[in-house]
Amino acid sequence: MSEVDIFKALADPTRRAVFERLADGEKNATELREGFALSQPAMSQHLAVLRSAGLVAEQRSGRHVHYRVNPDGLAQIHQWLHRYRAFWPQRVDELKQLLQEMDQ
Amino acid sequence: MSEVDIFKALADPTRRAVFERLADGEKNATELREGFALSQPAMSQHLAVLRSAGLVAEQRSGRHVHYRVNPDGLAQIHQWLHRYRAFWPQRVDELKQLLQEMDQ
DNA sequence: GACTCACATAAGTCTGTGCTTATGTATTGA
DNA sequence: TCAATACATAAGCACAGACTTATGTGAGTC
Repeated sequence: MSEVDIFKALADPTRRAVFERLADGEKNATELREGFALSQPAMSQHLAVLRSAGLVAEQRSGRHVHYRVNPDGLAQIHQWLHRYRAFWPQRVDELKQLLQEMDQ
Repeated sequence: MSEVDIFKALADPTRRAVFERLADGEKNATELREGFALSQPAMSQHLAVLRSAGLVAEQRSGRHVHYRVNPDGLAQIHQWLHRYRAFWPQRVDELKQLLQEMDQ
């Protein structure tokens, strides 16, 4: 779950799409395949990459494995981005608005 | 300068290191090579990737080309991250502190 | 216990990419 | 104008990674 792994995991468009689908709600590997023209092993491999990058978490339930977004991964990216905060002052207003939304 | 390009550009550790050096201040391609065991063409290719991803900007000055961080790229990542803001409420306090810092 | 289902893992293929050396192209200075 | 400097581009190589089919594994079902 290093910085390397995270950006590499997100570099693949398919994995980003999978992650996006998980953001809509928890799903198992079979449900995730719906809409993707992808073999079962391919999806399994993508999920393994996302998991080892700390972007998704899994939870076994019988013979199903439920996957969900792991906030730790996003926090890692946020932390990386934070190092370069000096370069996006124009985003301050948007952040303020975001925080207001979250307070409500 | 799409989402794809940005994450792919940052997936390479060498390119992230180059970007980090540029965050310290504007540098030309030769200055950037210092400390890297990398050929001149390799650096040139990395810079081309970072540039086409919108992460760095260039400015020709005579026979030198000065590179600097392009905030647009960081803003792209920030925007992507913003889509998943629901998953990192625990970061709110840090953000608030950040904004206070930036106000001063 | 045999079968099916939901996954993971193995092994092989093919494409992408990061590196190299070699060469091209402006720009500067003698 | 000729050489040197600062970089980009070309071409080729080697490895990484995204995919496939085949197989393994563990949990439910009959």
